Amino acid sequence: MIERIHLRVVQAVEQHGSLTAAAKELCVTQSALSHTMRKLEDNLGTPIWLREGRSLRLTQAGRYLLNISNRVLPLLRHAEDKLKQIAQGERGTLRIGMECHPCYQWLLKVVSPFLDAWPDVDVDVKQKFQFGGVGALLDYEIDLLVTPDPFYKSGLCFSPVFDYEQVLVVAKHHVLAGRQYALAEDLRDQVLLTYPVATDRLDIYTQFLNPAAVVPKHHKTSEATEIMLQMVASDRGVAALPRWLAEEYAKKLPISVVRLGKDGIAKQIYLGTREGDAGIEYLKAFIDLARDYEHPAGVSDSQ
Amino acid sequence: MIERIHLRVVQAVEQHGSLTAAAKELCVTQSALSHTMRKLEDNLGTPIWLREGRSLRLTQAGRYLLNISNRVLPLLRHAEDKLKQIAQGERGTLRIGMECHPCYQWLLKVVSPFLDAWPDVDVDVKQKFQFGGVGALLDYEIDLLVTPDPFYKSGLCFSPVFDYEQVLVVAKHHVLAGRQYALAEDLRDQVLLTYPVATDRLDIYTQFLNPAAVVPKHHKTSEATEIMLQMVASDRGVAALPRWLAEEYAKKLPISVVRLGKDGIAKQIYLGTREGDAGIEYLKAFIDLARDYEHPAGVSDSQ
DNA sequence: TAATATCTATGAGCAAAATTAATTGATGCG
DNA sequence: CGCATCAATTAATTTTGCTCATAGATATTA
Repeated sequence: MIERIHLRVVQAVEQHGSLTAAAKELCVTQSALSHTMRKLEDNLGTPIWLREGRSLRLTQAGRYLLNISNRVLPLLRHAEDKLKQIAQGERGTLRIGMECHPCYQWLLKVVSPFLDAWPDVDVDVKQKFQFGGVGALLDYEIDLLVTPDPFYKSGLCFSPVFDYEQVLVVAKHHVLAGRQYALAEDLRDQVLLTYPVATDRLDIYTQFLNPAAVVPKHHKTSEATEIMLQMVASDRGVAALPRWLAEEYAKKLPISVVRLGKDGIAKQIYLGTREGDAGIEYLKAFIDLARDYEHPAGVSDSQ
Repeated sequence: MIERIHLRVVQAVEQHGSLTAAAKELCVTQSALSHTMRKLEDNLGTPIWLREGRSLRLTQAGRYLLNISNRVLPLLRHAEDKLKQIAQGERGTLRIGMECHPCYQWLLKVVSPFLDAWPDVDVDVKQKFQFGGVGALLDYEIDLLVTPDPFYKSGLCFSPVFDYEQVLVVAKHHVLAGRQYALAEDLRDQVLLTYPVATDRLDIYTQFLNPAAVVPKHHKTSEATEIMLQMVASDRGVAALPRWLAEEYAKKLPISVVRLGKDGIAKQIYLGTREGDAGIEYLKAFIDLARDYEHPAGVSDSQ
């Protein structure tokens, strides 16, 4: 009923003083505007202007409509700009899903240069998914998944960004501290600290404890890496973390790093995307940035 | 370019889950919406939805457009409601102009029941006019003029709302206090207090001092009635005010009232409107309320 | 697995709506 | 008074938007 053209006419008449001038502005004839506005006035049941001689003066209704015009039109114009930017891949929101708790620190270091390079792209990070990270990707909840477990499925595309070794972190003077490597049996009388996720998503279980049918004395969880490592430092438990992360914290806390098993546990971090999004420039750019990123400890290829 | 229909479709599809359902909601065929939205997508250069099988899933652009829809559509719907209320005279803004300083107190007492009776009508009061009250009326700066000086002119319409007597107010023990009436000469050695307006708009000059060619000793001005009367009470000057107003204040301040001249100065207050506004219900209602209002002192017809 | 139902996209034709051109009447202005 | 300019109006024309019919795709059901 009130259409965009009506708002534009009210605004243009106010700006240029007459219907004729407004018509020129809007690239139509004066007649067209006269007809159009007449129809709106009939529809509303009130004139927008008082016709005084050959000039128009806004009525109360007209003044109100002018207010609406001034509020709505900029919104629409701005929306069009933004949508066209989105169309050209210059603007958007990159929604990143994380399935790798300790990677958060790494992510922050990649996001920072990305935001500088793509000022019109926003970044959202989510960590909870009802149907797992892959589900979130397929459901368009997220656009990029950071995960150690690539799940090859048609429509999705995973690419590795860095390798690392998962290691055991213990207190500096812990009995395992000096060892060349730890065995599953060594954890039988230990308290194990992990992030609060299902055990089948924890490598320490799937690749280390379960194969040897070992269960640690206790299993406690912590959301925050910092807290977890302070617990480790005060010898209240041991934790399994990426080597680069553990070594980072080892500078500040009295902790030691021990290989898990004779050969260690090798891991990779992958970035997953939808194949359909292959054309999105800023997504490609993010993956490139992530792949190029050198770890501060230079551990990314050290294992 | 982005038209109202596009916003409505995006919203309806989100609400009802499919184009077909949205089409039913909007009372058109599915085909119409498909065509319409396709055109917008071509225009923007980006799809609004991803077509997955037979269902639609919003793209980033689509989500953005949905946001805009949720912001803009309620604005427009509300505007239509309001405009139709304005059309039916149920809603509006009554802009009142005052050319009679002391009437302000009276006005407040009329406005109060008016606002109760017309909850959807706002009231604005203005006191300064570049081209006088009549000019403001003709220029649509105001819709109603409160004035003691009706200025009959085609297109305008004045109706009296009450009569009153303009009297001299003096301190209780002033030399004129006991007099039956004052003469112009009595003011020759007095300080005269008035509102800060031109002398040709002050009755005390036009109807009293000027005919007798008398000029008071001093002429001081004050915006506020209360202040002016406190000055009078402390015998720093005399003032000319409506009798009803003076008697109101006489209850609280040590002041006396003296007739101006043998026959007194009779005044009326008029309400002026544009003839073209004769159909506005709430305007008529205001004038009726004003005319019916009885002065607290019952002075309106006492002179 | 075949049949059915349901969804979107598409093309052609048509009706309605918007626009224009031309004109009228009114009103400032020199 | 004559000229220029403005909004409204009428009729003609163009454009748009809508519907119908149908195809293609994909879930659902037997």
